Formats: sequence, C-alpha cells, structure tokens
Amino acid sequence: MNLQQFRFVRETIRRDFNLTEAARMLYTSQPGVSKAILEFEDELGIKIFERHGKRIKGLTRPGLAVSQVIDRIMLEVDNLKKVSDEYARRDEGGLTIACTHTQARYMLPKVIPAFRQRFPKVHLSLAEGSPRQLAEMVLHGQADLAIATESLALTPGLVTLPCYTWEHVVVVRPDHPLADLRSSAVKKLSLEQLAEYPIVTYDRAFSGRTAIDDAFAGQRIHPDIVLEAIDADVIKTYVDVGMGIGIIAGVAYDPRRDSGLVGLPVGRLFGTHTTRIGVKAGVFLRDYVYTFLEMAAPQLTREVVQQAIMEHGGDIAPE
Amino acid sequence: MNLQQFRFVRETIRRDFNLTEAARMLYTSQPGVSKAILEFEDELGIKIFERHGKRIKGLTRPGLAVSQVIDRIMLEVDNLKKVSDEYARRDEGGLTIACTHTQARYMLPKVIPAFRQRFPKVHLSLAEGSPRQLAEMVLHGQADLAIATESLALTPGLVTLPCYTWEHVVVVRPDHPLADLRSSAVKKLSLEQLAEYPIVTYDRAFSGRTAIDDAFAGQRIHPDIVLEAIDADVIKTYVDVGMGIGIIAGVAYDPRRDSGLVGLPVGRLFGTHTTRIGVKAGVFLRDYVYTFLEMAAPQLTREVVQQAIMEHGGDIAPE
DNA sequence: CACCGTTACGAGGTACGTAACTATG
DNA sequence: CATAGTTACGTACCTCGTAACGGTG
Repeated sequence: MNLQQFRFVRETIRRDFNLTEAARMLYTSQPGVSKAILEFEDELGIKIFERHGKRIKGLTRPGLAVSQVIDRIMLEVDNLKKVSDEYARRDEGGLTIACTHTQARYMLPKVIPAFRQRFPKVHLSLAEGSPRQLAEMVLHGQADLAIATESLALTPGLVTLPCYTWEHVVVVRPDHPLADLRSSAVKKLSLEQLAEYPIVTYDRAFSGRTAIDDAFAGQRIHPDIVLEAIDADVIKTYVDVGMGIGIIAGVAYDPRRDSGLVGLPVGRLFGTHTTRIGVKAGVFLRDYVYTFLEMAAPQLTREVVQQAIMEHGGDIAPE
Repeated sequence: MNLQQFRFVRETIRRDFNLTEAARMLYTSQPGVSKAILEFEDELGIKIFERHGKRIKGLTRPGLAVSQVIDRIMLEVDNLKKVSDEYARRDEGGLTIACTHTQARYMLPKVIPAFRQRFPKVHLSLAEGSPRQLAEMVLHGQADLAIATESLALTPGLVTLPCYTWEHVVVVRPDHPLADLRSSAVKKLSLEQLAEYPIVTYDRAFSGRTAIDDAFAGQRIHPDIVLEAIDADVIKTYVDVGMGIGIIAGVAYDPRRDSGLVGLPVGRLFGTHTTRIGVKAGVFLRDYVYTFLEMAAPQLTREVVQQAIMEHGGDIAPE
C-alpha cells in the first residue's frame, strides 16, 4: 500500500475511468498505473473498479468506500505540504483564487493591492470560470479559494462563507429615456417599465442572473433579453452602442469610470445577493490565506473560518 | 514522501523520541529509520524533531503540526484496510475489546455469547488494564473499543458513549451483623454505620472508587479501607475470609452464584455511575462492531454511534 | 479495427541492512 | 564509556518504462 496507488486510483476516477488518461495526467506509463491498481486491489482483497472484460466502467461498492477514504488521505497529504511550507517559508507561497469575472474585475482589485503589500512574496493567480467550474477547481486542489455569488453554497465538500452583499443596477446611455428620470422616479421604477426596453445582462450561470429571471417570471413578464454575457464590461459596451438597457451587479458600476453611462439603483427589484467565498472542507490554509479572507471580509476572522472548515460542510448564516 | 516515513515519524514520537526503539517496533534497522526521517524533513524543508547534537529530544513546532496531520493520515490508512475487509470478508475479522476486569467478568458475558453466535467467524480478544491504559490502547489502534466507568470520557481523541448505569452494593458474610438487617433497615443504612467496619473495595483507578471516597469525604468520615483490589472476585474472596465488608459494583454481585455472601443494595449512598464505551474519533468501524455496540446497549444504534464518531469528540448525554 | 487494459521483461534506482563513525550525557 | 544518531556502502528488490499481447465496442 503506498501513496502512488492512492494517486492512481483517484486520478483514474477523475478521468472517468480511463487509465490511459490518468497515466498521462500523472506523467507516467499506462501499464504502470494498471499494475499498481491491480496490486492494490489484490492487497485489499477487493475489486475497486467494475470491469467489463478489460474495460473499466466504474466503481464497485467497496471501491466507492475506498475512494472516499483515499480522498481524505490525499487531502491530508496535501495539507502536510502546506503545513510545512507554512513554517519553512512563512510569507511565501502561492494563492490561487478561482472566481467569476465580476469578482476578478470589480471586487478583488479592492483587496489584492493591500494583500500584495503585506505579502509581497506570495505568488497570486486568478482563474476564471463558471461557478460550477470554480467549485470543481477548489475541490480538486487546483485553487485555494472560489469566489462567486451563485450555486457555490450547494456544492458538497465545499465550505462557503458569506463575503459581502450587493444589489443590481440598471445602466443606460445618457440619451436613453430612463436616463432623465429624477431620483424619486427611479425609486418607483417597475419591472414592467424596464421590460419595455431590450435588455443586455449576464449569462445564466453568473452574477444573480437567476434572480433577474425569477423577478420577471414572478410577475409573469417576459423581458426581451437581447444579449447575454458573462461580464459587465461586455454588457456595458453593448449598452453603450445602443443595444438596450443593461442590468449588472452594483459593484460593476462606477459613476466616475463609467461616465459614459447612467446608473439607476433599482436593487430592490431584483433582491439582495450574497457573494460567498468557498474553500475545501478540511483543508489546511496558509496563514496568508486567512489574512486574505479577513481583508476581503472583516467578519471572516481566522476563528470563524477555521471552525467552518473543521465542521466540514458547515455554513455560516449570511448575517 | 511515503507512508513508511509517516510510520517512522509516528513511531518515533510514540517511543519517546528513541529511534532505536521505533526501529525495533517496526521490525527494521535503525539507520534506515534515521535516513528516512532525515529525507522526509529535507523534502518538507523543515525540522520535525528537536535535536541536541545527535540526540532527538522532542518535536519542533512545525513537527507538532506535521505529526498531527500524519496521525490523521495513518488513521485513514487503517480505515482503508478495515473498509476493504468489510467487503472482502463480510462477517470475518477481529474485535479487540479493552476493558476493566469488572466489564470482562460481569458485563461482557451477557453480550458476547449472542455476538459470537451472530458472528462466529469474528475473532474476539479481551485486553484488560486501567482506564488510562484502555484509552491509550484504543487511541493507538491496539483495541477497537474501550469499556470502563471512570475517566474515559476525559481523554481527547476518544469518543465515549454511555452504555449502562449502575450502583454499588455492599457484600458481607452471612454471620456479619449487617447481614441480618431487614430490608427496611438496609434502606436506612448510613455511611457512618458502614464505616464502623473494615472495608474491602476497589483500587483507586477502578469502578467508581473515587465516588466511594468522595461520598465518605463529603461527610468527613474516614473509613478503614483495609484492602484494595482491582476486581470484585478478589474483594469477595477477602470478605469471605472475614477481612471486612465489601463494596463492589452492583453487576458484580449475583445472589445465586454468590450464595456465600449477602448483598445489601446501598447504591444511593455512593451515587449512580455510567459505564461508557470509547472508540477512537474518526475511525471506520466494521459492521459487526456496530452490531456489538447495539447488543451491549440498545440505544447505541449505528446512526447514533456514527454521528458521534464523525463529530469527533462528540459525546452523548447519559440519558 | 481502433482503442484500451493486461502481461512480459529488462534497466535503473531506491530501500534497507551491516559496518563504521561520532556525539552526548 | 555506554548509548543513540548519522554516514558510508553494497546488495536485493522493486519500480517503471518499452514492447508485445488480448479484449471490447
């Protein structure tokens, strides 16, 4: 029994039971993987994989149980490396943040400069993707943190922590009829009124889009969504060229920088959303990661986060 | 990084930082252990052990952190073997119960025959020791369960579950003055009255002895404890030869088998005690272990026990 | 027949044991 | 000076890669 066998089993499962793929991902030969797994099964006295003749099709029941234990072992092996790095190179290391474009473009710039100053030796990297992908990246150890608004909380094995809340904002061109409303009129804006114009907003998987859909559907309104994009910059660009009105996250509108557009605070129409940070349950986080979390959201103190990670699947109320 | 290195580190710590001892326990050469650990420290980039010249004295701070992670890894590696055995040999395996003499002699005989009938292929073994030793055996994986009344609950890393409650009983020879009391008089027996006679009872570490001491001390009575023993059989023997009156656990007195002695139910004087079963936090238990627990105490269902094990250090109220 | 997993075999490297050496208390 | 840890070194074994083989869809 050795760590290599654990790696092979885990990777084979991740590569959809394709040994050849698994071997390639681990930079080794396919027969080596095959042999190691066979020997491992032999030692345990069980079959881990369901085989149709020679094709590996899936996990057996004991294989499922074994793979779960292996996941826990490999998680701790990863922790071992992190723990020792924590002492060997106190303020050095890497921090990979998996997030949506909105976070990378509008929220992280408020945090990262200060973090960088405090930990100049930490190598930062940002990865973007859909919330589903972000969660996957964290679960597989490819990223340390996932930051997103939607669906993160539902992923098993992921601990999610409330970071900040926000509301949507409507952006229009200065020459648009809605641009001239007085602020009292803006406060009274209804979904019907918005639906009179073509709408440019987020793709289905991002930044509270489901809340937008739900809001309209709740009043049986069928808005004309002429364009979907995953980021507010694209949306603003198309609003600017006259495609329609934009609905974007409040954080994505800056009156100063977006001086070519008018923002209408209509948050109440689409509800309040909580952006959450997700970490893998049971991981060891480097000291600077805790500091990062506290910089991003003061309520996420080391104690709060550690408890959430240990309680494994625990979640903290949005308040 | 490999499992062997983890084993060496763990064993070195357990053997009080004596490499030679650790090597012997693992049936390998001492230089091999030394080299493996040095390489491991090198790979992690930290020193695990505090060295005075060449003598290993203790753990460094990173070493402590690393050793905790290693403990979790090795726990899961053990689980791996158990999980696969669970499927490979469904009703076969071993069950080692670490318990005090009282449990082995009086309580387990009520459970083990039925268990044996249900799982004839499970090899049972009983280990006896002080509660402190029992806890240690379970924590080191030398025993699956610990059963005892005292102090188990306090051991960190051990999950303890309430099994049954009991009270003490006083045993005297038939020719003893107390033997002739009517049951109404027995109900009124006081500590003072008992303290008029020399007492034979348990050793300090066993079966509610502290409760006996506390009861007397609470009324500022200094009983004459003429003999201490770790088991009721010994106590009864000395009561029988006229050394004094005996105070033993209720389960240890059987009117039929102990016909040469008279039992006086004076439980209220020394309080009610809960015998607990301890398992290591986070372990995987074979199916038959869950069955055993439920046979020993019907309230300890699989769900209850599993939850307690997972909540790691969790405890269930005696009710 | 193209793809995938297993078996066979050989070279390189690693693990481990013995022996010698060194430092500590 | 006895005990304990590290270094040195050689052998045995094991890992891993290439090549060949056997089944599956």
